Amino acid sequence: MMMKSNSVLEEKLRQMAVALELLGENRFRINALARAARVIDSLDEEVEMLVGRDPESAVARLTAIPGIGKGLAAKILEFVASGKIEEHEDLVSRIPAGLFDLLDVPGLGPKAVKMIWERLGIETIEELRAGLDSPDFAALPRMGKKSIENIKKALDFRAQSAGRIPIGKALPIALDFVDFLEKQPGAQRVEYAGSLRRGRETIGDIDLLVSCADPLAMRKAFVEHPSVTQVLAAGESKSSVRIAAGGHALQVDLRIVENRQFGAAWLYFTGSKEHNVALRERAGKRGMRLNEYGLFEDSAKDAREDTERLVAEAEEFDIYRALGLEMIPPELREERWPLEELPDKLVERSLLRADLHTHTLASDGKLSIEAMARHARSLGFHTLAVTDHSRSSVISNGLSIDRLRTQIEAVRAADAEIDGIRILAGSEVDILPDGRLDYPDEILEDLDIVVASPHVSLRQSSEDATKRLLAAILHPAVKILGHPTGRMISQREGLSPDMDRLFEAAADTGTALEINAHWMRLDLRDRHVARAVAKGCLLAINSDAHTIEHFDFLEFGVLTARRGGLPASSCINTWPAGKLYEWLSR
DNA sequence: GCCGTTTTCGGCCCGACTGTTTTCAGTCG
Repeated sequence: MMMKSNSVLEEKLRQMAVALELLGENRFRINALARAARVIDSLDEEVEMLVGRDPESAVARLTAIPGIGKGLAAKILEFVASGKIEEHEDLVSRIPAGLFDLLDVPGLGPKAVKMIWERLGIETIEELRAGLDSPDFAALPRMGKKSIENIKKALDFRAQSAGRIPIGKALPIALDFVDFLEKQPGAQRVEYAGSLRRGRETIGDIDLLVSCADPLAMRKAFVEHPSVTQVLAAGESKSSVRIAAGGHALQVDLRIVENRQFGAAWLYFTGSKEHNVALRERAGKRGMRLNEYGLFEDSAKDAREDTERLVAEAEEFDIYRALGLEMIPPELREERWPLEELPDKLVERSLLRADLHTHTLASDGKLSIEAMARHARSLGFHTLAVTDHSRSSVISNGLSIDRLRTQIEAVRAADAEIDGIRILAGSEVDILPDGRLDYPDEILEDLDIVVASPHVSLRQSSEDATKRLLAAILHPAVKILGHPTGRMISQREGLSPDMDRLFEAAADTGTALEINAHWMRLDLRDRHVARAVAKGCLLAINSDAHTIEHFDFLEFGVLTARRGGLPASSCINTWPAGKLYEWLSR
């Protein structure tokens, strides 16, 4: 069975939307297709499973998904049955493949791409670069010197930029900017927004929001920041720049607003786009209008100035309340979560009391058991599990059976020596490609905790991966399935097992599934978390720390967990010590 | 193509900025 059908389907729908855009088709049909693509992408169940479960009622289940109607349900069924969508094949055959790349160039939209394609026959990035200086190009309507210059710069930016960057790299850059802006004279409130605030695993650009006494000076300071390589826009309330930082080229947007409008602006600037649309539609139905300046009575003419008709603006909370909603955390402001029926009592970073997957000098960690434990204690944790690598992980200096026995003794000694935190003797045991574990059962029984993780053979088939991981979940010694798919963000896909079968088995055995908090992993990912929670699984949020700074990564794991709607009660790291030990010894 | 406490037809979120224009189209978020 093909387990990545959603991403394939999403791509096809997206291509259809783009193709129709280039062909100048109906705007709203294009939007509907683009929305459907996003909906499919954020679905937590593969469409094949969704359809296959009960083909009789498949259409009803598909049309129950917001944004999917009869027409798209039929296309999805066609896709599941044949792997293809006829209209997609037809559209793609009419559009040169390179045009999709051209549309990716910042500043080039469908109108411009269509024009240079039809008038000059330009179909690829290379042809665009070569054609930019020709007189024909400058003769196109609305194509002056400045526009051509901007396209050139956009092409250069595209060459340097790696696209979306991992959240772990974006956050420090954003925090540097926040710090910089806070230090400007007259600065009042500075926050980051966008997908960074929503905790997505990768970030396309950094969105910043400022209120201040002197907007002009603030804008000037921003566009003259040392890391800025190009100023894209510098208006009264909105500026955009490109920067080079930490080896990355990326875009940073700054919005300057009145302090009293901060909540409305932060809400708008945090998104997601789909969430904004949903809120604005809701406002409309209730006779109100929502924009980045506030929530207004619909009769307001100029929303920005019409303070008399203002309903709410100051804080996000006020706007949600005025719309008849609870405050929605940024992590849940995504298409996958409807405005009502949101999960409650989400896990929070401050509720974590234990880290159950860490490394020390014994394998590839940088610090001693004692140093790691003292730091964990300073974070308020009652428990730290030391889980160095097993013998097969040669590159990571995995422990032989003898070395593991020595390590267990060392953990016992450290635990006796250090008060205020319990140190568990554990191991991150490799799950071998055939599903066996990397140590014999006898020694596993001597450990307080076993985290079983896949590290090699990450390209095996879905069937083999499913068997492999199921075997680990069903093994009585295994308490946690570590980074279940082994994916590395934008580097390798990792395993693609039948997640539903894993979740059902894990719910049965009470084995916890890990959200590995390292920002290169975040595995399980958000949509898997939602599915696992729905199936009744326990989850763990672990740092996989190799040194004390890595405990900071727990925040990324928490963001991912919250995006998946994980309640604190299902996260074993929040449990009191007694409950956790009882679970470990069951 | 989707959708429905004004609905099964006629709408579809809202605003900022730029560049090339003489009043606005295109792009972006």
